[in-house]
Amino acid sequence: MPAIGDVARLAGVSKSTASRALSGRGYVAEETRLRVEEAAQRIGYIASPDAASLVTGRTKNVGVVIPFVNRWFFGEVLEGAERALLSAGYDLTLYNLAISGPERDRVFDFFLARKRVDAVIAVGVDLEEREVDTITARGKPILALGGTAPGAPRLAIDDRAAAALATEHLLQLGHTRIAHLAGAGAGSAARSVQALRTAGFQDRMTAAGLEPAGEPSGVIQADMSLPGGYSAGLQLLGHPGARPTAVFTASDEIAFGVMRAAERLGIAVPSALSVIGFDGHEHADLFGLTTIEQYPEEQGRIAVETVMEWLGEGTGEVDLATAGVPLATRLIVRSSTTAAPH
Amino acid sequence: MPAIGDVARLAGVSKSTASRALSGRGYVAEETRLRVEEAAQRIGYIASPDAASLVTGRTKNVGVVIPFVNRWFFGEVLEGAERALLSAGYDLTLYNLAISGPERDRVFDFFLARKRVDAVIAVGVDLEEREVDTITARGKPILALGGTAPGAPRLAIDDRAAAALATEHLLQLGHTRIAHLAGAGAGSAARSVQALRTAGFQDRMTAAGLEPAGEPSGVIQADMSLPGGYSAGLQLLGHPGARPTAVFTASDEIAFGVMRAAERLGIAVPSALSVIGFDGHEHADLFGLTTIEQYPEEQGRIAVETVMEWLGEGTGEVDLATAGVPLATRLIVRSSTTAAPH
DNA sequence: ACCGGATCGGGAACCGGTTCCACAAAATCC
DNA sequence: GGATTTTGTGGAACCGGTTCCCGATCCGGT
Repeated sequence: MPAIGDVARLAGVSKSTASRALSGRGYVAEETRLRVEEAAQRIGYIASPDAASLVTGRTKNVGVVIPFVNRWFFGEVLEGAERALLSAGYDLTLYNLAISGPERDRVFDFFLARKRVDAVIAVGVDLEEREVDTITARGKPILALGGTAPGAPRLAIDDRAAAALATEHLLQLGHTRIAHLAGAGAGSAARSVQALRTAGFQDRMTAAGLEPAGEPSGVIQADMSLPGGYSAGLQLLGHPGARPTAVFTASDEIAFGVMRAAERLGIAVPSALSVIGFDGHEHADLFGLTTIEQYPEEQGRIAVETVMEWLGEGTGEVDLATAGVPLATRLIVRSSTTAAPH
Repeated sequence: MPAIGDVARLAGVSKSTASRALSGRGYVAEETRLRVEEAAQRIGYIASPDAASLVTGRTKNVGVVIPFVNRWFFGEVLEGAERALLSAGYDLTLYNLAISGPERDRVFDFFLARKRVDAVIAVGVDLEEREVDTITARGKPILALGGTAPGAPRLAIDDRAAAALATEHLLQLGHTRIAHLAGAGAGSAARSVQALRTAGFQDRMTAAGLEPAGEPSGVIQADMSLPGGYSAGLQLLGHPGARPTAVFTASDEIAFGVMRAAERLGIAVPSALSVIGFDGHEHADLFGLTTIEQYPEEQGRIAVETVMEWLGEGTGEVDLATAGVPLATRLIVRSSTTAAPH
């Protein structure tokens, strides 16, 4: 493996000049630079990033912490972040984080605390203060995308307002018996995404003087997946009590599950049941699902750009995270919602 | 940031002893080891992996090259690999690789060629010889999981036999008009996964003296996704010509799309159309899809274990990649296939 | 009592870059 | 035309670990 010393020798210059020539920092005569570059090319020299980060303290590597890879939303974020990092010349180190447990501690105390990443992007996780501190104490910035991280900048859609909008859509169609399938899991945290969506739903229901409708309950926790929506949907729609005429689900995947459950129970969508989802899943169009769209791939890209800005690698755009501007969402009306039957 | 020298000073030993004590290599008196460890603990010392890899040449980092994150199969592989690497104390650096183009070259020539990874796992990609060489020339092992990599060890299911088994299942049910929705894309390579599955289908059809059935063609290329299967399904099933009574699809996602297309066209599954998929998608059970199961998460884990073995970190298990044993598959019969109508 | 090997610890070189500093030559200024 | 400033280059220190080599102890065996 050729080292920079070999390049220097071949080009007839010193190590320091070779370093300057290749990194572009400091004064180097154009002619010298070319000679060094040619020498590097000739012997197939590739700089060791380890050696460089050892002295500069920069690794050109960003850690991405994510609870699932195989949920549509998270996969999109990951792809968006990866693309953006790659084009900035950065590596992406993936940490697939369990909700909690010893592996989670290990990620924070061992993996992330080392000097291997310049920054951390935490996607859809609710971090504890201690966890945030572990990172920031080492001088590394951390950005929360979606989830919460006490004391760290956060980039997110306005979940509460978006959920309210979805609910409003159903209300305006004349529905009065409306159920909500909330996302289960870490949703215990009061400021979590799940809790905010449920709160937005409640806001509008209360404002309309309505109670969530459905048996055994008008608000049911469901796993954020298609099977999760299916089984919760069976409970809700299969109950012999008075059925809701509309459902607002915390994710499109849950919505697909509900639609499948409705189909199995012979309940027509939308004539007997309106369904509105949340996310803008790539299959929503195909299944005619009305939904609140968000743009996770773009969110991944924006998160990376924000972090690059912090690291001084930015293009000089606005810092959305500290500006506190919520990310984009849009109500997309399709064929799964219609006026309430009378 | 405390360095190992600080730990050594506090413990009253030399740098070298501190290093030995913390890494566990070489002779260190138990009492000394404890003193050093306690000192490290006290000042919150965390070793710099960069410094260590600089001298040892080991990075404890594996690169995973993957074409999609958001396809079920790949997401599962990624999760499996991540978990396995984490528990081995390794980092996973993700390279989301485009099919081809300048970014792809950049990944190989710049990102992977540097000394940042100890090994590369390429998932579901068909690598060119030049690309494999770039990696191996730097002394780094590369493992192909699924896809092909000329000259590199490969870990894969027997796609051809599995596809033949799926076809055989339909034949045994009495079907004679059978179509195949093949995976499109990189499938041009003769030994690619897509090509092998199609070949397995053809094998059995030929053996049974049958031609692939359907208009405009009995073998149609489809994007490996639900929308891809949907639109290919519409073409195949919507054609006024004689319809096939069974379809074998190259992936479960395509199969879901076909089922959706059949539903839209009023074609009952399985009474008017049997569908068999491929993969063992997590939703297959819910939709009653007969399929050839494979176990991508486990495959990711096995790939990691194989690589660990090569890196001398293994647990001493069998080296499946060089042994050439195909990975596990299983035919799971559900309600989407039934006897041919007569 | 003597010897050989196992055990323990320190000094120093080294991994492969970057950067500070010194110095010289060339360009710019008044 | 001398004083500055800018430009270009080399030497050497340094980042934070690991490891080689060497000397010192300690142990059991004879």
